[in-house]
Amino acid sequence: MPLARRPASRIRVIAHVDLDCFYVQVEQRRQPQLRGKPTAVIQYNSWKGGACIAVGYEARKCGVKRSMRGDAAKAVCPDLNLVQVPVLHEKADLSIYRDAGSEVVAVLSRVGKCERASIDEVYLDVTEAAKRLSSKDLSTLVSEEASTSHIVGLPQELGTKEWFCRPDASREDHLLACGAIIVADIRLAVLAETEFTCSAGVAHNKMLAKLSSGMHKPAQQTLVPSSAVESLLATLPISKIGKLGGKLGQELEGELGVKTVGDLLQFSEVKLQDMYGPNTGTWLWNTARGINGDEVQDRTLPKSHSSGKTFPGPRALKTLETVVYWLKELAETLQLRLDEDLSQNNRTAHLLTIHASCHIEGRATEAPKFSSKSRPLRYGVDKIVEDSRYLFERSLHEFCSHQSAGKEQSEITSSWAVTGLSLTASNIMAKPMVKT
DNA sequence: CAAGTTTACCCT
DNA sequence: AGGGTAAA
Repeated sequence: MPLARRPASRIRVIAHVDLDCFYVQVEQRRQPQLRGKPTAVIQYNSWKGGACIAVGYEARKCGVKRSMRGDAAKAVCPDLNLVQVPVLHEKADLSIYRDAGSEVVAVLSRVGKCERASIDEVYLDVTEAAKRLSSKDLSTLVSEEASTSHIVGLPQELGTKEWFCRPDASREDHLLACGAIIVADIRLAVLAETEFTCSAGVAHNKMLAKLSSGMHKPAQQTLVPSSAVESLLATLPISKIGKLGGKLGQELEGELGVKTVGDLLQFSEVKLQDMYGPNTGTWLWNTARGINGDEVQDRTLPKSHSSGKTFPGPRALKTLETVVYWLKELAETLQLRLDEDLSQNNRTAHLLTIHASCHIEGRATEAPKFSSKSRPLRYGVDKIVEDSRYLFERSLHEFCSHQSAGKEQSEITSSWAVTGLSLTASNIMAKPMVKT
């Protein structure tokens, strides 16, 4: 839960930019003959034709869904073009999508502070740019793209451009209009310079920006004026709000009967704090009112790199040799990314963490996670393998002896199977200049 | 037997 | 530091 800090009173203009079915767009740029055709991206997996991880809009129209197996997708949409995610070291390699996302961030960052929220989503704070625009005559500045913006709760007799330029607008609405013009223009720049379309939400905070970016897709943008917030939230299912899509949202429904964000309004801040803790309680109380003070963080680079793989069912790893083999594969890909981070951003990671999901004595269980001690990760693949192997053996041994006290050592070591492995490099810091 | 791979962040 | 949740 984000820190439930009191929101700053200062008016902000925040955009949430979401690349439309991003992996598909990346593949369509690489293979232009796929443009306009039903296309989905699948992760390499020979079992039932792989798993769809991104589905283009033409393919969605004929019923293809994310998380379908490739075979099932082909069945509902025989003309479907399936593109495989590249494979490196026997693993899905997402680097082309990551790099494509970086291209987009490079364009967006020209108009404001950027926070990379995921591989295909960016928060953008355009407050300063909007203020600069606000003293000008908007009527000549509303581009074609800006005038196609959707405005939540727009009175029917008013068009978007009229709403933007109306002389009696509040300062809040006027700044939002300025922000929307800026966002529309930068979205066109993204298209011109990267060939990618994106959708955006523009509002006074991150929560509302995120909520609105998905309202009109693809390649469109949506504004949320403050005046529209109350009725927008009144009937909105809580699961649509970030962080309420999971367990917390279920608890809210089960314990308070809350189905919509509006239903939350009846509970006092103290009551919500009482039930869900001071932080979450205040956050919920604010969320019900469309209030959110989270700042857009100035961060375009990731805080960690990880490389992992699952080994479902019969493919579970049963010997130390295979575990070490896969640790090496994971270490290779991790090292490539660490090298790239060093050469491009002058950063080095200082913590290595291994996570193994295991079956022990036939029962599914999570093995404990272990980390190396703040050792700078610049020793190369062999060192990463050596460290992670040591950590794995140590944690497995401790876990087994705890689980099966009294058993013979040989019995213990023959009864585990690894169903998932991942290596994470974190504590990434700028490397001090080397003296020459 | 089987959606997989990443990333971030809260709680204790 | 480690466990857990959530999201795309």
